[in-house]
Order: sequence, then C-alpha cells, then structure tokens
Amino acid sequence: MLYLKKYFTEGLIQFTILLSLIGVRVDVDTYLNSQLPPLREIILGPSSAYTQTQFHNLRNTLDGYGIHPKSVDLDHFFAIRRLLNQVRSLDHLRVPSTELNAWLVHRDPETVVSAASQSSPSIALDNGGSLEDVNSPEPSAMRGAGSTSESTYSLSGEDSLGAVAPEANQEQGNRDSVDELSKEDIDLIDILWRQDIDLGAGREVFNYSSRQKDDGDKPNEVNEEASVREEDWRNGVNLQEGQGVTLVDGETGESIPEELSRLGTQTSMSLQECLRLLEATFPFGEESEFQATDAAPQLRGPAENAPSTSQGLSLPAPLTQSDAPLDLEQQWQDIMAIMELQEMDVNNTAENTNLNNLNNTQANTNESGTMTSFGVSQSSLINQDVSLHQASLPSCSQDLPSLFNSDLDPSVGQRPTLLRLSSSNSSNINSTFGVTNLTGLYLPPLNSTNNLTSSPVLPDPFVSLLEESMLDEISLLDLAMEEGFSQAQASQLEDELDSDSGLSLDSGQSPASPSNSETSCSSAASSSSTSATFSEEGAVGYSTDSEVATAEAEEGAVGGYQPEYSKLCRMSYQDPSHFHNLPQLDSINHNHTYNLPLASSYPEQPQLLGSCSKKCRDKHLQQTKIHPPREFIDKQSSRDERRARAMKIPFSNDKIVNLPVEEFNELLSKHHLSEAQLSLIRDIRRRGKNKMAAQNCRKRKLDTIIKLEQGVQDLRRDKARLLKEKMECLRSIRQMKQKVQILYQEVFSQLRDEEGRPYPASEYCLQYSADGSVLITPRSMTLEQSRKPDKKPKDKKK
DNA sequence: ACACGATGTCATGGC
DNA sequence: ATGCCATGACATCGT
Repeated sequence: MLYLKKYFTEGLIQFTILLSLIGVRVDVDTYLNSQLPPLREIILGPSSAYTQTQFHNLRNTLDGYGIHPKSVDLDHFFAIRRLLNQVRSLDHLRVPSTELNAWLVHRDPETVVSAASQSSPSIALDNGGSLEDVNSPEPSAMRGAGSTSESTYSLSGEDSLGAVAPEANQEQGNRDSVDELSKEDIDLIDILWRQDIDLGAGREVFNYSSRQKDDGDKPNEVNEEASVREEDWRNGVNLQEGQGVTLVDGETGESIPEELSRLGTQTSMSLQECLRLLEATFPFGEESEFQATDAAPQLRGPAENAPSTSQGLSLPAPLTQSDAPLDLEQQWQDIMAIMELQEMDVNNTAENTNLNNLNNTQANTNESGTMTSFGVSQSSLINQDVSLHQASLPSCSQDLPSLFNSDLDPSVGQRPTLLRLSSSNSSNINSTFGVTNLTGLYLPPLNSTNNLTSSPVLPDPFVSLLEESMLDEISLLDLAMEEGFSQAQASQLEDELDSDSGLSLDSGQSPASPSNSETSCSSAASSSSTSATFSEEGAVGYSTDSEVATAEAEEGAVGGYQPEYSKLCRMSYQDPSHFHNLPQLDSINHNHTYNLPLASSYPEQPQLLGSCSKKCRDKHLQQTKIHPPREFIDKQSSRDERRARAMKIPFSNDKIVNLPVEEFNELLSKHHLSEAQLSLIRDIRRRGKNKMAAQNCRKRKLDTIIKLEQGVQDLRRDKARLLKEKMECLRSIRQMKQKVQILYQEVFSQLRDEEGRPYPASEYCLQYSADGSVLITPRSMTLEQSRKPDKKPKDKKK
C-alpha cells in the first residue's frame, strides 16, 4: 500500500494528466502491476500479442546481428535469438509513436516511471533503463563505449536513480509476492526505497547496492552473469536486479535489465534465456546497436531509444555536434545543458541514439536503415510530444535548482552540441511547461540570479513549443468562438481559462430553440396549409387556410380571430414540437372558429364534443377531420360565442375583436343593438384584444429572455476572444523577452573589462537605464538598487 | 392528488 | 375621455 500510495500521491496525478494530454494508453494497472502480481498477466496477454506482430522485423534485425560472439552454443544462440525477438517485440508493441511521451512521463515522476516501466510492458522499462544507465556511473565493464557516455549521463543519473529505486521497490513488491526475498535483498530494497523517497538523494547507496549486484555479475563472464541473474530472479531478487541490474546495465544505457525484468514479470518462462540473450548481446558494443536498432525505433521513439543506446554510442555523436558553433550562448547553454541532462536525459539519449544510429549505420546497414527511419520518426515524435514534455517539465523544474547547486561540470560544457539539442528540447519543455502554467514565471528568472547562468534564455525550439502550447489554447478558443462555440465548449473554456461560475449556458440552447421554434413556427404554419402571416406582436392579419375559409364561408365568413392564430404561434414558439404533432396543428388550424358563432354553425358539435374529454375530442377529430371546427371549441371560446349567440349578436366575434375602432363602430351603428348586446360585444372585444395582448406580452417576455441569453453567449464569446488576444499578447511578450534575453547574453558575453577580460556573469549584470543606455553593474549593486534606486554605472555602455 | 405549464381573463396603468 | 396596449395577478385547463 505504501508504494501505491506514494506513487499515486507523487506522480500519478501528473502522470495521468500527461497521459490524458498525450492520449497514450497507459493503464494505471501498470503501476499496480508492480505491486500486484496478478495484474501482470493482464499485461502479458497484450504484450504477447504484440510480440507476434513484431517477430518478423525483430528476426530480421536479429539476423543482422548474426551470431553473437558470446553465444557459443548454436542452440543457445537460437534461444537467445528467439527470446531477443520476443523482447524486442515487446518493446515494439509497447510504444508506438506515443511511447516517447510515456518515456518523458516516467522521467518526471521518476519513481513512478520506473515502476511503470517494469509493470507496464510498454514504456517504462526503457525509461528506467535509460535512467538506470545514467545512474550507474560505475565503470561498465560490459560496455566499452558505454563508459564514455556514462560520464555524460552521470548528472542525470541521480534522477534516474531515484526513479530506479522505486522500480526496484515495486518490482520487489511484486516479486516478493511471487518469490521470497532474502534479508539482504529486503534490506537492499528498503534502502532503495528510502532513497526513492528522497528521489535520488540516496543515489549513491542505491548505486552501491546495484553495483554490488552488478559487480558480482560483472566479474563473472557473461554466462556467469546470466546465471547469476537468473538465480536472482528466481530468488525474487530479480526485482532488485531489475533495478540494480538495470542500473548496472543501465550504465550502458541499455534497458536490457528492465526488459529482462519485464520478461520476468510478463513471462517467467524465458528469464534465463532472456538473461543469456541479453548477456550475449549486450556485453559488447552490440548492445547499443541492439537497442538502437530494435528498441529505439518503434518502441521507444526518440527519447527511449536515446537513453539506452546513447550511452554507448552517443558519446561520439555529441562530440561531433560539439563542433557546431555555440559561441554566444555557450555559457548559458552549458548550464542549460546540465539542467537538460538531468531533466532531458531522454532527449539527449534520443538524439544521441540518432547520432549513434547514424554512426552505426555504416557498421550495421540493416539496422542503420531502420534507425535512420526511426530517427526521423523520433524527431517527429518529439515534436508531437510537446504536450508530454510539458507534462514532464515539473520534475525538471525541480531539478533545476539542484543543477545550479551542483553547478556545472566542465564536461557538460564540453558537450555543447548534444546538450544544446537536448537542452533546447528540455528547456523548451521546461520553459513551456512553466510558461504555460505560469506565464509570468519566465521573466523573473531572466532578471533574477538565473541570469548568471543565462539559462533563462530559451532557444527557439522553446518558443515554438510555447507557441504551440499557446496555440492549442487559442485554437480551442477559436473553435469555441468560431464553430458554434457550443455551450459545453464554452463552459470548458471558461473553466479552463477562467474559473468563472457565471450562468450556465446549458440552458442557453433551450432558450435559443424557442426563437428557432418561433421562426420555424412561422414557416411551419405557412407550410402547414395555414397561410397565416402574423406580425411579431402576434396575431395580426392572418389568413385562414382553405379549411378555415370554408368554415368561415359556412359560418358567414366571420373575420378570423387572431388569438387562435397567436395561440398557434405561441404553441410553436414555446415548443416547436407541437408543430410536429399534426393533430394539434390541425386543431389549431381549425380553431379559427373560436370566435365565430359556432353555436349557430355547429350548434350540435360543441355540445357533443364538450361532453367528451379532450382526448375524446382529439380522437373524434382524427377520425373525422371533416368537421374540425366543431371539435376545437373550448369553453372559453364557446362561452363568448354562446353568449354572443345567446344575445343574438349578428356578427362574428372575430369581427368584434379585430375590426378597427371605426369600422367596429360603424358595424355597431348599422345594427340596432341593445345595451346588453353592446356591452357583451365590448366585453368580447376587450377580452379578445386582451388575450392577444397577453399573448404578445408573453411572447415578449420570452423574447427578452432569449435575448438575454444570447447576450450572455455573446459576452462569453467576447470573453473568449479577449482571452485569446490576451494569450497572443502574452506570447508576443514572452517572445520579446526571450529576444531581449538573448540579446542581453550576446552583449554581455562581448563585454570586456579594462584588462580585456570578460565580466563574470555571476558578478555583473547589465542594467537598463531610463534613457535607453545599458550599463554593466555588479550584481550586488543591482540588489541594492532594487532596494534603492541608486545606480552606479560602471564601464561600458552599449 | 399534485405540480407545472399554457392559456385566458381581469385589473391596472400608461400612452 | 376614450381606446388601445402592456403587464401582473389570478383562474382554468390539460398533461
């Protein structure tokens, strides 16, 4: 539980975030696997499945190797070959393009990474291997070439150690469950675990433990080592070896131990064989080739490949790259490189692997071909994995301080090229990560003590990455804004960009729908044989459909009563679905008789229908559409109509309601009506008009609500747009600051004191005066100036 | 039986 | 002063 808890708390969150960003399929089970043996099997299945796919390629690659010198036995050779293929296949299977991302992820939660590597067949192993490789500064007797690389990676080794230890712990836990560990092993595990807790603090101890095992293995010949390892694994020490061994082997940067551990975890069957294979293959320089060719390309992507292979092979490559002109920025680049080494060992290794691959291509044509292709893919992968890098950054940021503290190894500076590349990547990652999350953070470092190292200056790649990250956010906003900007998206954006509670627009569509429905209402009404045309207000000027016309003709062509029409409108307005319901629509259409003296025209129907429930009427209506008007008479309509009829009003309610005052008065004047009749007519007119007014009023209310909702949406869009603009501005500002920083470094590097010596960046810095002049000032002065606006211009002005 | 929405009606106020 | 309109409040009806 402790392991799980630790992993979850420390790295799982970040890891999950990264995974989500990357879209990589990383199962939490992988982590659990280390802890929970049963879960391994789950992984094993898929891995095995993958292996099948990979075999062909792997065999080809294996063929390229030919018989390894160590493999004396032909049978042994075949067995090794087979196992190797399996191992490779596993690697391939694991990490597609996304694997690179996974590798980075492991870097960040170092402990997690290692654990994941072991447990998860896919990614973690390689990482752990790389890390371990880095970690183990010990002389890798196994690998001559690896030794050189080791020194370079030693810096990162700490991190890796931290990462490795967890793996060991997890694996131990797993294997403990399977196998029993000796007290020594347990003690060692505990030590490692403690170290893991410190995340690399206990590196030495860990290395020592690993070394012991490794040393024990190393003295022995490959076969012996293999046997020893096998024994360890059998004993349950495998985990330790997986850890420690990987460390030892890791010196070469080879993830072999991890792979072996994987095999052990995945399939207990082939451990011995795997060990033999590994020993046979790896002990020599070929190991690097092996990884580079096999593992690197598909599985690990650039990053993963790099670690293992890079160590052995990478060294030359960096040197070659070192030739590249680094004049201006070397100082800070060196620093950056150091930082990057810790952080971006993966990247370096990847690049190294690429370089190594290039170098090796001549030696191994077959593999070289694959490698070159992979190298391209790797680069692409790196670019694609920007998000992942970002995710991994946090750990890097943590590492930075230590880097500064540890200060710089001259060796680091010696490898500017690699460092640069890697550093650029790493810095990008770091910077991007930090910047994305903390926009303002970047600048302070530039001005702050970091200026000494000039690490703050970010290479262009960083800018690009930053921009990409920025663009991603912006793109989201754009999408939201430009493309419908669904409320869900909008809400997400707001949640992401700004935790602004605000109104939930979820209801927004529903309000919008009414408006749509309203329009649709008109269209529907027109389409539905009702040629009614009503003003917004509602019911003015509707023309009845044919049926209505007939009804009116029958009834004496009373003016259509608008309320019904408005009713239709309202129905549709509120709920467009009503239109779809033909019966209702029909009823509405037929309802024009509402104001008419239906009693006269259909004296009988209303009564019959009135006795029936509305459902009954609906049924009746459906059955007998021939006489719709009868059925639509409701109480209220019938009430006034009946009253009018009872009062023997000579004209329809429709006319009473809708006629202009003048005409209405004329109409009344033409007929000799009693006071009761006149009163009733006025009441009918009043009620009818009030009805329409009420409908219009309600409609206006709805319209107002809709408009308000739309206004909210518009405001949200504006907000998103403004945020986008803000992001763009911030981006541009960052770019400008970067440029300024670069310029600063350039200028500062060219400054010389009276004796022609360059100013140490640690002691001096450039100050920008208000008049635009630039002064070089001791940092102590700057600190004082920050407190007091005193400036002592020193020497040069530029 | 109750809640809710739709609709109609009344009363009121403003234009 | 009258008519019209808008609107709140209430009642009614249907779901």
